[in-house]
Amino acid sequence: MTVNHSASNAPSPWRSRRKTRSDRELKREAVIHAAARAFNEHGYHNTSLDDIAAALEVTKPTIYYYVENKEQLLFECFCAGLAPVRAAVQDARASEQPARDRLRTVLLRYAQAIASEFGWCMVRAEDQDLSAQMRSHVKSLKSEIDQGIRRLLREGISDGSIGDCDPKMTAFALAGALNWIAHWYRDSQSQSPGQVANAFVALFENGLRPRTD
Amino acid sequence: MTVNHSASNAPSPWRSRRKTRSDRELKREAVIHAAARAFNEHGYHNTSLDDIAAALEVTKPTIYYYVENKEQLLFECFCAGLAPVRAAVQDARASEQPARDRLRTVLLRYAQAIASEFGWCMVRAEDQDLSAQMRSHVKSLKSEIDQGIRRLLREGISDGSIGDCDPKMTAFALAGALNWIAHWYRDSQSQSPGQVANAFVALFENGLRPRTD
DNA sequence: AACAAATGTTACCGACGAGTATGATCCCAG
DNA sequence: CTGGGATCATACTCGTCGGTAACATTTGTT
Repeated sequence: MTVNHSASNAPSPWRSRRKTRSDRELKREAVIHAAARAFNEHGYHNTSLDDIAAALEVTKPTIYYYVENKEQLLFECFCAGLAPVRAAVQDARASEQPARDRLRTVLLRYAQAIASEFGWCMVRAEDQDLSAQMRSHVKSLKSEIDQGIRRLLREGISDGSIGDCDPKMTAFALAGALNWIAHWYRDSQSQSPGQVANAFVALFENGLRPRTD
Repeated sequence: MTVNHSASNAPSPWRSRRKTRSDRELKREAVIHAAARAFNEHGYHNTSLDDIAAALEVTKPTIYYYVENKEQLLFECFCAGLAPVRAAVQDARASEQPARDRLRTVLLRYAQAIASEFGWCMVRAEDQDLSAQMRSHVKSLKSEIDQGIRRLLREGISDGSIGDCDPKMTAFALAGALNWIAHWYRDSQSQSPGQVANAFVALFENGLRPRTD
């Protein structure tokens, strides 16, 4: 499958030929970003490195100049998408609010990340497509997020801001609903990521059964 | 990637050589099932037809005797997994219970289907891996489920069994959480699909915020 | 017995795509 | 002006995999 992305936005830094000190780093990030867009649109296996190169108006060996191989490309996209979520989980621990409020902001930032261009890669960096060490790395990062959410749930049950529930299953449900956003959300949509996240959080907090309060 | 599934359970009907009338249909289903298992384990693109054939102790052309191509194999797995969900949605319309109860049974059966061996295929039959006509077919089936859930939500809001919410977003959240089960559930798990589904339904119905009733 | 349909196998093709060897070009230091 | 490092293109290798052609074998039928 050969795709022409050259008409897309976000022009590649290759056309401007001036030499900055961080030039290489900028280009490397551009490669990651282009890969994320391509993966997002056609899937990992349906995207060839030639496609990514073409999107950057460059040839394949150039990609290999900035990145070791295709697998690492996926891994970098994964990390780029996950970083803000990790930050959100970290921030939630250094806050004095009730746990339910902290959880809410985590979920909001989570949803924002999923709706980004790296969202697809975060959600779909399948175990089967990664080597053993990268797989374990990805797993540990995902587990970190999961454990963070579970902790917030437990703390919420303790401080009374969250009703009794199974933290493990609940964390799975929350993360699943949010992850799935990557499957249907396109930024051409009417709803902004924030609106989507708010609707989700409202559902999770209130539940379907009508409330009297 | 070459995999040996021959040690797995569910022996193939090829070893017993007696001729039934529905023999061909049985074998065809065995092919579908073997494909589902393989896709579930290694992913669609990481599964070769030789792998599936080996799992059935058969050679590749035999697969083509029962199925047109790899794409159709994925499609059949998708349909096999989705059928019970469609049935659940249909049944929900011919019931007199309050909508929230009907929705609950739909979600339970949905979760059961996702936890089945076809769950992966249902959830991960990516648009990008299918031809145009199969893609539209899959989309219409998925949309049927989605619309069914939205309808139940609207009916629930009407009959008062469900609180006010955005049916579209809520349906996405519910389906997303359930679909995601396919990513982490393995039947070696301690929890049965029913238990998982019950935990999810409890969360969705009650919400995180503590209830007084 | 003999033919025909059903069922599988062996052996192959062709395409695609990841990754690389080699060399061209450009920029900067000395 | 001159070597050397940085950057990128041309042109290739090579394995994998979907799909197929041709042939073998079994089975039911006349």
